[in-house]
Amino acid sequence: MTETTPRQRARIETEAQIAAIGNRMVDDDGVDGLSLRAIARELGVVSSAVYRYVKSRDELLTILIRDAFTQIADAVDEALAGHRSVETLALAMLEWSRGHPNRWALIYGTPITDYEAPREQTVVPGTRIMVKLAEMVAETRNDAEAAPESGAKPRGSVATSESSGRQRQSMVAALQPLRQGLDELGLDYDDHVILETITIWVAVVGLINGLRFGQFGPGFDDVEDDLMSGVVSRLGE
Amino acid sequence: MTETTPRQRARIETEAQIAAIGNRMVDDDGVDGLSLRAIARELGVVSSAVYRYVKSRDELLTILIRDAFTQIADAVDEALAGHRSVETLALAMLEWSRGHPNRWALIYGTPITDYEAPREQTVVPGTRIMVKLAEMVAETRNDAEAAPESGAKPRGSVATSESSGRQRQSMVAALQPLRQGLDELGLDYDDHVILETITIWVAVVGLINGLRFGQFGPGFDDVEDDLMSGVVSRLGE
DNA sequence: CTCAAATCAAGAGCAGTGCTCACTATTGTT
DNA sequence: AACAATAGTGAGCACTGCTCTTGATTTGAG
Repeated sequence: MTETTPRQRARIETEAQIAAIGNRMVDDDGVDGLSLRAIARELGVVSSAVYRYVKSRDELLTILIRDAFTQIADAVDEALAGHRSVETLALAMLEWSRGHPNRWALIYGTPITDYEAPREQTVVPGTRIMVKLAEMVAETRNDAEAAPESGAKPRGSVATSESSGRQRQSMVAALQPLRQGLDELGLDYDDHVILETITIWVAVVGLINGLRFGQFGPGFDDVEDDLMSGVVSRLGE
Repeated sequence: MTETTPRQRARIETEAQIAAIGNRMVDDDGVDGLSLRAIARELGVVSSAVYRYVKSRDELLTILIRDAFTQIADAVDEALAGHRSVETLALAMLEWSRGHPNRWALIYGTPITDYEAPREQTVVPGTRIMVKLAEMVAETRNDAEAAPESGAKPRGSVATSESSGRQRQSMVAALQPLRQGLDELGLDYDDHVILETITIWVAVVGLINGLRFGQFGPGFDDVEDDLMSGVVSRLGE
């Protein structure tokens, strides 16, 4: 057992405190409100002291971003444990965004200027939900193939309208980067599943962004969930 | 004819210069790079002097936001004049976002902390595209009703799956705020059109955000248009 | 137990930001 | 020519991230 000296304990304690205060500051005032000097003040310490624990503001940002990705993915997982459906996933994301609007913006809004999230630290937690969605979409598709119950199921309708052949061709290339990303996680889906996944994903994230960022104007506070359900069900036809 | 004195001319000239420099700064370094002091420097004037022309940084922001909304809406209109379709609209937005990523973020990304865009100055230019989209969706629907050519057209499929009745009910309430917004612009559409419009809208904006903000990882530079076409066509089934 | 090494905190300082205020130039009007 | 409106100046306040030197404290090895 690697024993921890009191100093080490104090260190990780302080680091945790800094992250906690930082999270609270983002929650309260957005990412612009995140100030190392203010954190120092709150810790009752001079400003330069916090640089002993975080190398820079950007490093703290990375921690907060990783935290946020993990939190929302956990929340979604928990919700899906109750009822596994795309709607549940979407509503769980929406719910989390409502509780932490500024944290939502931190991960799904405009990236911070001159800050590049180190992919090796953020990719895995940042893709958990989308991967889950792809899984579920793939399952649904398998179910449909195994038991095609209604003629209304849009099987061949993918290749409707003109230019279907060319479309199919170029689609493969267009989906290549995403397929590659899934590959690296050991997943392999066909084009239809990937396109379906990305469509649902951008719609869900787009709707939440619109609501959180006030792009649709006011008056949506009481109908957010219904709107999301409406959009998701429209997508599921 | 109200004649303009040289001084007035110089004034609006300087105002235009400030806006132009501001736009360039946002284009180059994002909204965080917008600095009144830097503008003053570029104008060869002391920093406090610019406050003669803009009351505050926020006021300049409002100007830039209004500009951006107008520009992208103009670009979309121009594209639609060539070929009127949802895909054209989506691709035009995507194209504009590619040319002005930071301006895109300014209007469709995370809102600026402690800044509230004065609605009376931004609502009209900010809703032009969405209104156009609603128009087009409504037209398509009318066409489908006037000439129902294929049985594949999803007429009754709106009320599929369980809970259709309740769904329909709550949908009306959920769409109420949007309907109200359209009402104020003298437009009146039924629930189906509104839901369809918002679904397409959030998907298109969501996809562009994902691409611009790098949320899907790298490797999409050459396939953006195809991806958008794929998503839009998937939505149009 | 002592003493050097590692760690931590302090405080001053640099360069940058938005914004205000008192003051001086310049310009336009009567 | 005198007066008022406008334009520009420069100092200053409060804030930010970050660095560097100096001093205090804890740690572990001899």
